[in-house]
Amino acid sequence: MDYNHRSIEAKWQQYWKDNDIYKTSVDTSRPKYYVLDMFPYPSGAGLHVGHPLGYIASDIYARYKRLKGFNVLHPMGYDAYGLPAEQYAIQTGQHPEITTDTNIARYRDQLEKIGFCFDWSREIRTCDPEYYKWTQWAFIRMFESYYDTEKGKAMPVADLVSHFEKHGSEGVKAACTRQLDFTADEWKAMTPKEKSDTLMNYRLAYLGNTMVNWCPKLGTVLANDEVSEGVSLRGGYPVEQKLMYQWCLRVSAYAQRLLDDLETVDWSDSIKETQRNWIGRSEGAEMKFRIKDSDVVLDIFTTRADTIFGVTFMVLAPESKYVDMIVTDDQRQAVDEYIASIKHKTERERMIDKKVSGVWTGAYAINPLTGKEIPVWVSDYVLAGYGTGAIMAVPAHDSRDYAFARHFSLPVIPLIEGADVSEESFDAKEGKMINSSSDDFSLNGMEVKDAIAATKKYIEEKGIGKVKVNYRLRDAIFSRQRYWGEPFPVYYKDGIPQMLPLDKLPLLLPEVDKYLPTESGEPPLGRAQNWKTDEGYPLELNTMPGFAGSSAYYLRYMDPRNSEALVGREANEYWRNVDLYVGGTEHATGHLIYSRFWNKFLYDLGEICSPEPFKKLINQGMIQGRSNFVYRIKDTNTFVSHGLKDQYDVTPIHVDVNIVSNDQLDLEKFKAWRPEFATAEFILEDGRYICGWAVEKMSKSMFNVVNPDDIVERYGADTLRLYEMFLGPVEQSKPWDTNGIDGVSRFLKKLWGLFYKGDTFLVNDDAPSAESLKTIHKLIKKVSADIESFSYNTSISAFMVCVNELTAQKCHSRSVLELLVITIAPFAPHIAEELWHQLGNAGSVCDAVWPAWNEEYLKESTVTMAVSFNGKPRYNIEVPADMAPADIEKVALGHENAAKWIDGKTVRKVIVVPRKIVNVVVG
RNA sequence: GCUCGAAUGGUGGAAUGGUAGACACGAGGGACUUAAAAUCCCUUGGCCAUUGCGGCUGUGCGGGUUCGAGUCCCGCUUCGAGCACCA
Repeated sequence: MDYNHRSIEAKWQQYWKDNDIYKTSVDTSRPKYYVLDMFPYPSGAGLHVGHPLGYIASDIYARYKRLKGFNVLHPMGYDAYGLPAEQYAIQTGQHPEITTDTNIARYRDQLEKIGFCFDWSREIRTCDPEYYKWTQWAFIRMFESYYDTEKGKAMPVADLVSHFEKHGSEGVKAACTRQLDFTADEWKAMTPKEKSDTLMNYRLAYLGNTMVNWCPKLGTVLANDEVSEGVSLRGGYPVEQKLMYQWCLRVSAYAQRLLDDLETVDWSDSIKETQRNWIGRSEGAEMKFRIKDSDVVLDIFTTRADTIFGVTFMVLAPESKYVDMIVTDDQRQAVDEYIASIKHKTERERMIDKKVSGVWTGAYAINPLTGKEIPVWVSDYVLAGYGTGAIMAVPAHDSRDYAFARHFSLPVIPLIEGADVSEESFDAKEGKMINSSSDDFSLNGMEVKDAIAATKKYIEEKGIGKVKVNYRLRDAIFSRQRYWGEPFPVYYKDGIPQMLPLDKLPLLLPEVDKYLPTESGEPPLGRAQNWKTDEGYPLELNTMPGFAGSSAYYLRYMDPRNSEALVGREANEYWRNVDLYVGGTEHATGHLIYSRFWNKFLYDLGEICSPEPFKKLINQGMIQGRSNFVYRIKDTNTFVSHGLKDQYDVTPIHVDVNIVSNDQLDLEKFKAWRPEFATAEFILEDGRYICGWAVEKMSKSMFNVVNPDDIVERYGADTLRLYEMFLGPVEQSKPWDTNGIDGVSRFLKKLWGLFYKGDTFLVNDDAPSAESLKTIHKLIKKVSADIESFSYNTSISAFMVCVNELTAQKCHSRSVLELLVITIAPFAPHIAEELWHQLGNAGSVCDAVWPAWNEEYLKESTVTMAVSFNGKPRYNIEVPADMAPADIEKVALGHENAAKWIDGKTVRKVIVVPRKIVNVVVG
């Protein structure tokens, strides 16, 4: 009986399905382990060979944990809302749901063929009303909450309202869009609309008039993480800044907790660092600068309070509301013109244009420490969105201020001893302060660090400023002008937004005739008939963004069919959070921030029991494509082999990797590939056409896409799984190269060969030899350690060595082979299941027990040690494994070769590292 | 510019401070075969010697610590990732 992957894999996949082998339920008698993959967006192209990499890695871990006695939760689902299905709908009129369903079916089929141990009974899709009901529910709960900065958690808005009724805004400690100041009486006198607007300032889900990233080409706003360098991440279309009234989530309120709790999770340093950068905490001071002959006071934020004596001018962002308040009549026209010139530039143009520009407002501010008058300018190098949109400029110690000062010939005052500011600013935070004193305050002679602290203390005492922490993290814009997303559970009564009652959820996505905006520019939901409440109030036309559905899906898997709650208490307290999360780094500043925020919010409400969603995170690397090239001689239809191409003037052309084997082109297939190549001629080397190659993104246009279905069909799922892991460390990006796959394919045949030679079943009940026991226990020890550290590639090597050794030892002992089968089961589950049954076992190998290795079998009676002279290994000695160092030294120097290497010199020192090496120092 | 990570044969990659290159691919040679496929055996970092079975050299570059460094420290170079007029 030969190894036939097709029949074996089909047979056991059916068996797993028929017997619900991977179905999981709460079982308090066993410890839990939750292994999760980032769920995919089911695209029309299906899976390519790179997608399953992370799934295979997590599947191995899940299977291993199960063998170790854990109750493992390992679910899968689909992030089903998304732009491609909607864009396809716009073009073809096909409902995105149909596209999505088709794609999901394809994904499911592809995933099942690889033999994952997913509990499919827990499958979820974000576009399923039973699922998005809970997305809408969470939104309502955020709307009804504010962030109490004193308690450090979300609290009901109702509490805030009762505070307003008693005390007005006084004593309110809440995260807000801007500081408001009103009395209880003023609150009571507000109209319902005014009250609503006031509360929006505090709600965690709020309607805000904010600068948004508007992408005209996509016809929607985008979150900050969906934009990079002024263009949309999806499609690469230009993005402009636009003031819009949008739903937002007050993620910024959680900035400090999101930062602090990074310490508690087991994630890679690089991804933690990425999140830290994204949150962008900076500690500094907010200071007040009074405007001369005016009541206006400018608030500025600085991390360099120590440089206050070097402020020679101030700069406002063009969008700053102060500009209009302080500009003098003489300068008004110039300022207006400048602001207009900035406004018509896109964000991208502003970023590319590094030219210094700006205009004086005509106003002067008063330095609160020196009383000196300094001019106030407007320039686009100051951003409205960060800090207060106003800065104090210290040209001597800030390169941007320096460039500005030089351009407009403003004074530069050096503040640090020895700093040469004739050519450039001195930005480093080190050195001794000079030129920094007023009547009652001096920093001269202090180190920068001490000067910062001293200044902060002084300004707080004098009431001219306060210590302040700023975050780069912005609130998340939560509205999308799209069809294919979760509808907001919101309606408008007299223009005031209201939440639907919870018993009306889910609010179903309505049908529309077209998936485009309406003629009047409303989002697609504006086309829906009867898009209003039973009472006739109009419903919100925006839908939620992609990250809404993915922010809490890991909680839903714990209890996916619960109709009373997102997750039931019992299920949540058992499964708690994700022990191992596997996915790509591209979600570092999107999904992984949003779901941490969402999780913390639900934790504050007491709905869930863990403050962090993902305990350990593994970021699998990207599988890149390996493209092949042929070289056409210019203006001919002749192709020259890679090794000879330098002798001609050639154009490299991508060629389908599927008609190339080991970089050798199949000439007949190439001629048949495209009509224009039918008459192609070739210049060969050694009778072959060798293609060039390069590592590129895997994509259709590069003709380097490899489909896992083809690999499974030809080599089998087990081979695919092993090979993907064998390619290299999971966390590392690497190109897919089908060339090497024969190696693991051969390995599985050799493994099979331990059980069958032809039709003869070789397994016997003989006692295993000491040698075989050592081989198998060495393997168990190595693989156990490897799985725990996700070094799967070295495990595969260990299996290869083990099978080779057992074959050489002619070991067919049942007890040894059984251990081997269990050990390999997480990696190659199909063949392991088959062999498990061949060995006469009942039930699934999934329910076997992971073997413990026995050190006794690994002990060696003698060991080989290298003897080095001055660090250079010269000869080996065999010594008993437990020999004392002093005796090893004697053996080493007693060796016949010793004299040759001592060579008349004195032995100065001998270092013996037992079981490893003897180094003799001579000279 | 700041932060983080990486650099090892023709290729993918192994090496708790202890004989660098495990394992696999590819390549070369051989066996079996009418032939091919499959399978098996040998060689395979470089240089020199190969009827002296061995020598030298070698982990991006330059230093250092150490009996001993791919591994640790200092200073570079290159590549990758993240952040970026963030005050």
